Amino acid sequence: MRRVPAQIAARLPAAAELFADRGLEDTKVEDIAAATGVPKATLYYYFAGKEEILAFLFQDTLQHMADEVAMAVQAPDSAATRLTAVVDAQLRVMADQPAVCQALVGNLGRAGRIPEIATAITDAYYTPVQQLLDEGVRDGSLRPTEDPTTTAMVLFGAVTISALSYLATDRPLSPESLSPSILAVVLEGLRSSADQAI
Amino acid sequence: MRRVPAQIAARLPAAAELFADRGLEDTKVEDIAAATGVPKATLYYYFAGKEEILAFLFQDTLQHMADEVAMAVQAPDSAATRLTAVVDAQLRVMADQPAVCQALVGNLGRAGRIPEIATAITDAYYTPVQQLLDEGVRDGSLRPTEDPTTTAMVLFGAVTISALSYLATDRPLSPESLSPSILAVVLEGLRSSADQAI
DNA sequence: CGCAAGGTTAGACTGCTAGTCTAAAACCTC
DNA sequence: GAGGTTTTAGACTAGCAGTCTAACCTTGCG
Repeated sequence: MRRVPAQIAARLPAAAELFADRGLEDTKVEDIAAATGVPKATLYYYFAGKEEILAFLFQDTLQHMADEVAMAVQAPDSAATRLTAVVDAQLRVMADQPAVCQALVGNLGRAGRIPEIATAITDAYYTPVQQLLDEGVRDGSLRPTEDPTTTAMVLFGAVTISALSYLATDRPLSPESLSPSILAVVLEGLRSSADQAI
Repeated sequence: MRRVPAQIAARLPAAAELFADRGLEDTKVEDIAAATGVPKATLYYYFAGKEEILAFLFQDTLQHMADEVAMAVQAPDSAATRLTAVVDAQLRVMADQPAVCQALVGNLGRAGRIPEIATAITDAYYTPVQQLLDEGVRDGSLRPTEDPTTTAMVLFGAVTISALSYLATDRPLSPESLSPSILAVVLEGLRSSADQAI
């Protein structure tokens, strides 16, 4: 994949719309050319095919997510507070780029075969969140977990799937209303304090 | 889609393997014929195309999940205990049918366009879990949540994504070891009791 | 200015595969 | 054994991904 010039990169989000609502399969390369205004020959000059266009869009969105998450993690608050900021950040990025996120999740299979994507998710999310979980144990704001890797995946999955179900059904995704519901579960847990623990 | 005879249905899981490790795209209908031993013409006699074969496999696995979840929900224990059983049930089904689950998640986009799948997930999971959450509030074992719909999605997402990341990386998925880590988060929450709440 | 290097594009072309169709066999069921 | 349905091989079509060519444009440099 050659370095993609900015004027072209700027037009690609139109392709994400197509991927999101018809799927990668039912989107012809000619359709992408028509929707973005970038001619087919030019697309092939820069990308090996549709999935590389998709991968390019993912990288971009994941970079946003990495930035937002990094900013949330570096704030001067308690780890618990920063964790809520991480959840908000993920929701904000998803609300911002609904088409790309839908396309991403709807084509995880394809994306999964592009190893950079897996790495990008790890770098953007898992690594910083695991570090945050550690710090939370140290500053006393978070409970220690036996397996921080799994905990990070649980968080990611909780946010991703709930946000996604809004996107998939074309309901508007409002981070402000969704975030408290998710955080209530992952921070306070579902078990009533009256119930005998573990 | 005609009623699929049992001898044919029994051979289809071989197709799930192909979908899971090459993706739907890179699996030719002839490959499916070769892998399952069901001739191409016969496949087309019963199914409109590959995605219908995928959909058929999903329905089957989701039916298992519905059964297992229903059983977990109907046990005579406290709602909190039954909720752990639901998580276990989902993990067990996923561990049992890794290829179908990988194919399902890797092709959610396609699947999403097949409305029966969305309905099947709702019936198999969301509806019973929401009911369970209600009962938990009544029997005092679970904390009330402001939005049970979101809570159900959080649970589903937490389990699905963590299980999936094992499947995707070809690590064996062992429900016994994963389940406690997930449950620790969703039942007890991440916030330390020392931290001032909400 | 003139020219080289590389970006950009139209359009023709190839190859592959999904999906259709036909028609023949095999299998039922009454 | 007649009349239906299922099963299958194999030929065929249509459409799309991806390649290639050759022209055209831009930019920068001597």
